[in-house]
Formats: sequence, structure tokens, C-alpha cells
Amino acid sequence: MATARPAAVDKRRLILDAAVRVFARQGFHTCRVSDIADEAGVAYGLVYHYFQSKDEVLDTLFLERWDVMLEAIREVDARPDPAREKLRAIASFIVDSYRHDPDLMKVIIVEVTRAANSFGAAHLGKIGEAYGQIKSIVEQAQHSGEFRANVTPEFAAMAFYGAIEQVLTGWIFGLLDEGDDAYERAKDNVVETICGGLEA
Amino acid sequence: MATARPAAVDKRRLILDAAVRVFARQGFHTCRVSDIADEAGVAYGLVYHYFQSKDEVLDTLFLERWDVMLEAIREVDARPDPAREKLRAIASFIVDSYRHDPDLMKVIIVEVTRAANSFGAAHLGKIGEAYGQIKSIVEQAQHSGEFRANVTPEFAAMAFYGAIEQVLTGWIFGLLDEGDDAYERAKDNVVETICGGLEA
Amino acid sequence: MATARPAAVDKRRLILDAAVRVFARQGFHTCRVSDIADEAGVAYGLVYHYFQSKDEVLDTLFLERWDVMLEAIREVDARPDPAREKLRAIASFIVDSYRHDPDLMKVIIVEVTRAANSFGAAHLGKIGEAYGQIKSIVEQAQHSGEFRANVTPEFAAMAFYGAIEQVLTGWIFGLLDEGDDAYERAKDNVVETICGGLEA
Amino acid sequence: MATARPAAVDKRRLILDAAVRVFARQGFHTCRVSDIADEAGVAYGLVYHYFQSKDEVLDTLFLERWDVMLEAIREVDARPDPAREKLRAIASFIVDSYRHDPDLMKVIIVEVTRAANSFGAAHLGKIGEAYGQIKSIVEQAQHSGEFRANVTPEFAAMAFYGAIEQVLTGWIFGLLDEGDDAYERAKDNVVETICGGLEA
DNA sequence: GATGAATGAGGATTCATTCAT
DNA sequence: GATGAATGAATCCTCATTCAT
Repeated sequence: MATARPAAVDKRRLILDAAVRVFARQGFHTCRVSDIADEAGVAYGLVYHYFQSKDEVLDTLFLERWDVMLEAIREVDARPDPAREKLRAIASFIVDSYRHDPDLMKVIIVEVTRAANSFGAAHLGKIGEAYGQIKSIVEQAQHSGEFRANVTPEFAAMAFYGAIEQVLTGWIFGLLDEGDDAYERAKDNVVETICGGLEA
Repeated sequence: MATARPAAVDKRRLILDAAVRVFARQGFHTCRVSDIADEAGVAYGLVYHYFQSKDEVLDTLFLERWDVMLEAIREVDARPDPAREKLRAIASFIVDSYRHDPDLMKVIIVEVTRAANSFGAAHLGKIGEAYGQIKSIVEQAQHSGEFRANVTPEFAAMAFYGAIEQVLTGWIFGLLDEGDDAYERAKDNVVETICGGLEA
Repeated sequence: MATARPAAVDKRRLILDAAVRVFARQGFHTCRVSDIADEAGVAYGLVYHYFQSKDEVLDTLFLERWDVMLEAIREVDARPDPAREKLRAIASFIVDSYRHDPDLMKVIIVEVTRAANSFGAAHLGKIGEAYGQIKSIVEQAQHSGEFRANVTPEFAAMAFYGAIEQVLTGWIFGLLDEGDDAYERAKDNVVETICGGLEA
Repeated sequence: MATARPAAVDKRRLILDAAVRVFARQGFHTCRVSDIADEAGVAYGLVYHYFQSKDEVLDTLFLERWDVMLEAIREVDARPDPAREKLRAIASFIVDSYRHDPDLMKVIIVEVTRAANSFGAAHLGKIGEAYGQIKSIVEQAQHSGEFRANVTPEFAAMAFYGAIEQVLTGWIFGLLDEGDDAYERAKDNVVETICGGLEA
């Protein structure tokens, strides 16, 4: 998710990057299109040169990043590893995404993934794809005997994703301690909790 | 969470109940105050006779219900049961809340609990109380040896709550099958997954 | 302008007196009918038992007091005194009215007399009666030779009344020093200025 | 106070000029922002493109004009003329302002200067500056012996300004005859009355 | 007389979007 | 590509007034 800018400034990219900061800071609904333009240092008419609407700016940010994640999950799934390793790799990818660009992940989670009534609804399909991938990993593990079969894969996928998202939300809103250690521990803990269970 | 109305109609209650339906159907931000009044069959201004603002209507709905849940969790925590039983009782309470009044739970989750930028922020304290209770249950279980200590209680609380909320969200948006069987299975599955782990 | 209350509380009077305080404190347009009722310690429906509207409360206050003033001016005019004495008596009456009940005079001046677009317009006739009385005094003095005839009586009346009202406004808004001395000096100064002129 | 418009229409000026007509006709509180926009022939939102609020439109009109007047008074004060001449020049300026643009002066007096509870309060400082200038002229005249010292300069300033404003108010509300003759006479009469006094 | 629940008209303001330059 | 002036739809809230009790 490198946001490297070409030497000759790409105004479209400039606007997208500015939008991430503004959405993260003020929230999508609270900010004005002109706030994005100001942050990017361009006239706000230019936003409409590159995007059809304010919505499309967020849609673009979400899809760009979510597709990278879906691709990463697909790649993980293709590995010959045990499910526990795969789930750990996925959790790791998501946590590292947050570590690398917390603003972007905040926007994606707060404004899209958890915004069930607005953008969440619009991107239900894309979001569901991720659940589907995870579900498929669990399914395979149940067939192979690595995982028990007493929990439906659909359910397990929701629990796994829900647990991670809740932890990120905890970081985003200061309910959980952050830092490199915390990020690494979180990766372990998700897998430990969901795969291994809390019980002794 | 009986919404039984006294024989002599309580207009305030009428408005709150109407608001649940309208918020669930259209979303908080999309509906107009007049939609609530129309749904309740009262005059526009009466909403403002009983509530300071549109926000306060949602705040009231949330707090009414959330306090019931906090009380239920406290009651569960006071029992001499193993943590697994306690967590099952909590999951059970939340799932039954959804079964009993899906509109209200939809509103609470979609418009408050997951609306991190608006009402979620306003009620962070109240929401955090629930996390704290769950954390405390995990903590005790770790001390007693019922739970392993390799996961922080904070983290476990987030994972547990996040998993349940994600499942409810799945029902709310039609990503997971619903029905009495599904509800009962969900209770087991949450506990099974978080406490017992997915692994064989 | 005694606001003495009968032993058996007269609620209508209670409301009028409360309205004076509320109008003076918050202004007519800024206060609510319920503010008046609260100040009077009655339910706000009662205001509508005694008065047709919020406007009528102010109308009543104004007319009550203004009629007293018109009567006083008529009485002064009937005296066999020189015009200077008559004008002094009128100025004196107005200043003493302010001294006796500054809230009431503030309301009358700020909300009626100077509120040309609202109540001032409604009571133009009554207000004009006062100008007419003063004009008549000047007229007589010009005929008798006490006053010069190089200024129209209409104009003189406006100048006289305008000067007094401006001074009261100065007190009301803290632009001029107040106090018993200031009040007495003001009476002299108005007459001194308007009748005698500033010039040496 | 020429309201001449540049060939290329200045919409901001268009809106201000329209606001003068609308405020004069309907009063500030009675008119809607859309009335101003309609009168100016522009879209509703354009008013908010140039001004923060409806209030700011009136503030702008007042300050534009009041500053011109303060400057005129300062210029008058700098002359080596007798106080009587200075006061006459000031009265003259105010009367001519009214003659030149009665709507604007009506708005300034009715909606600001005499609206003690709303805009008058907001501009107390600016209004007070005018009183201060006049006071200073009187003060100097008392030192030089041109004026008697038996009236405080503060008081004299209030009387002088109050007399003029009352006369303008008389014109505005049809209580005094208007016309070029009346305007000229008024200038003389103010000075005659305040400086020379009514007495023979 | 007294209460206060119930009514509903009225208007400022925001801001995404368009478009002429 | 860039700019920002111009557009106008959409809605929350206030509060005077009515009226059943």
C-alpha cells in the first residue's frame, strides 16, 4: 500500500491521500469536500474533475485497499500451510495494514466496514468476499480434521473477523494499548483465542 | 425488554417505540423527525416536548437497553458459575435481546455501537463498561486456572464481544441465516469458538 | 406606578410584574412565554387565561404606564407655569419613572418606543400623543414670546423627547453614569440644553 | 454613499443593495433570506457564499456606512471652525445621508442604532465612538468658552445625537413632514435648538 | 381558575454539485 | 487541467398558542 508519489505530482493521488487524513480526522459525514481540497492544496472543483462525487472518493479508497487485502488472503489461502498458519497470516496482514497506515484503516473500518447503513451496505459484496475466503479456510481445515466441525464455517469466519476488527477499533478509539509489541501480541492472541480457545 | 404500553397511552413511549421502527428501517441519519412523529401518530412538536433533540431520542433508546444489559451482565458475573457458563449466559442474553426485538438491537448496534464517529463516541464510556465486565470475568477465570493466561483479558473481552456483534451484524444484513435454531446454535458457537477454540 | 400587590395574590398582576423583569433581562423577542410564567411561578397556560397573546402582555405594560405619563403631562400642561418649568416637570417625571422602576422604563423604551418596526409601529398613535402634548407646550410658549419662533414646535418636541430618551438609553446600556445625582442633574441638563442652549 | 455598480456586476454588492431595500421594506426580522436573494435576483445560497449569516449582511451594511460617518465626523472635528459650525456640519452630514439613501438610513437607525437589544448591543462600541467624537467637540468648546460648562459633554452629546435621530425617526415613520425644505430646516433647527436653545 | 400536554407553522443554514471561464 | 462562483434542495428546531382535564 505504498502511497509513494511520482515526481510530477499526481493530483488525483494527492486528493486521495488528503481524503484519508481528513476522513480519519473528521469523519466522512462531518467533513466537507472543500476540507479535502484544502488538505490537498487544490481547488475543490478539482475533486469533481477526478471523482464523480464525495462518495466516490471513499469508495475508491476502500476498494483500492480492500482489493489488496482480498488478494493477500487469496495468496495466503493458496499456501500449503495449516489453517492456523493461514489465519495467523491474515490477522498479521490486517494488523500490519493498520500499523503501516492507521488513518487509512481507520477510515475503512469506521466509515465503510462498520458503517452498515451507508457504505457498508454499498460494499456488502466486497466485504462478504473476505468472509467467504476465511470461511473457506475453516471449511478445509474441518475436512482435513485440523479444526473440529462443531462450529459452522460461516460462524467461525464472522467470529474471526469480528474479533480482529474489534481489536483494531479498540486501538482506533484508545480503548486498547497500542505499539509494536501490542501489534505483535494481537496477531498471536487472535489466533490463540479463536483457534486454540481460551480454556486451559 | 417488554415494550408493553399502559392502557392510557404513554406518548413518550409511543414515540420511542416508533423511533425504533423508523431508525431500523431508514437509519438514524436518513430519517426525518417528522417520520418518527408520523410513525407514532403524534404531532411533530411533541417529539420536542419529550426530547431535547433527535439525538436524545436515540441516546434514550440506547441507554435504556444498554443499562438493562449491563445489569444482566453484572447479575451473571455474580453467579458462582465457571467462566464458560458466564460467557454463555452473556452471549445468550445478547442473542435473546436480538430475537426479542431485532429492530432495537439493529438500531443499537448499527447506529450506536458501531457508529464510532458519532453516537459510539458519545457512549464510549457506557460501551466500555460492558467490555470491562467481560474482561473481569476472563481475569477471574485466569486466576482460578479455568482459562489460560496467554491472552490478556482486555484482548479476550474484545474478541468475545466482537465475535458476537459480528454475528448479529451478519443476521441484520442477511449475511448469516437466521431463525430460532440459528440463535441457539450461535450461543453455543460463540462460547465453543472463543473458549474452546476451533482446533481439534 | 405602584406595583403593590393585594394580600390575596392577583395572578394577573403577578404575571405582568414578572414580565417586566423578564423582558428587561432577556428582551421581548428572546424570552419565551414560559419564562414569564416561570418568573411568576405559575403555569404558562395561565398567561393565556389573562392575556390573548404574548404581545398583549407587553401592550398592557406599555399602555398602563404610558397613560400615566400622558395624564401627568396633561396635568403639567394645565399649570400656569412658564414652558421651561413645564418641560422640566415632564423631564422630571420621566427620569423619576426610570428611577422608580428602571426595568419597566427599559422595557417601554427598548421594546416599544424605540422598536419602530414592531411595537413602536403598533403604538405610534399613543406615542405621538406625547409628542403632541410637548409640541403644544412649545407652541404656546412661542405665542407668549417665552420661546423663539425660529424652530417649529414639531421639531422642538422631537428634539426634547429624543434628548431625554437618548439619556435614558445611555443609562440603560451603561454608556452614562447613573445614580441619584445623575438623575437630578439630567433633569436640569435637558432643560438647560434644549431651552437655554449650549452656547455661552 | 454612491451605490454605483461596476459594469461587470458585483453580486456581493447586488446582495447588499437588495438587502437594504428588503430590510427597509419588511424589517430585518420579518424578512427571509430568500427575500433578499429574490430581490437581488440571485440564488439563495449565494448570500451564504458572500456572508456568514443573515446577521452579517446587516452588520456589513451598518459598518460600511457608520465608518463613513465616523470618518466624516473626524474630518469635521479637525477643522478650525467654531463648535456650532462643527455640529451643524455633522447634523448636515447625517441629514444628507438620509436624503441620499433613506432606505439605508432607515435600516441603520431602526435595525441597529435603536435596536438596543440586538444589533445595537453588538455595535455599542462603534456607536459609542460617534458619541465620543461629539462629546469631544463639546468639551473643546467649553474650554474655549464658546459653550457654557453647566452641562456635561457626555450629556450634551447624547442630547445632540438623540435629537437628530428622533427627527430622522419622525421622517421614517411619517410623524414629521419631509422634503428638501424640511431637510435644510432640520439642519438649522438642530443646531438652533441644541446650541442656541429654545428660549428667547 | 389552573395546568401542561399537544399542535404545527416557519426559516436559517449547510454543502454537494455544476459549470462558465 | 484548474478554479471557485453559483445553485438550491433538504431539515432540525423553536415556541406561540390551543384545549382537554
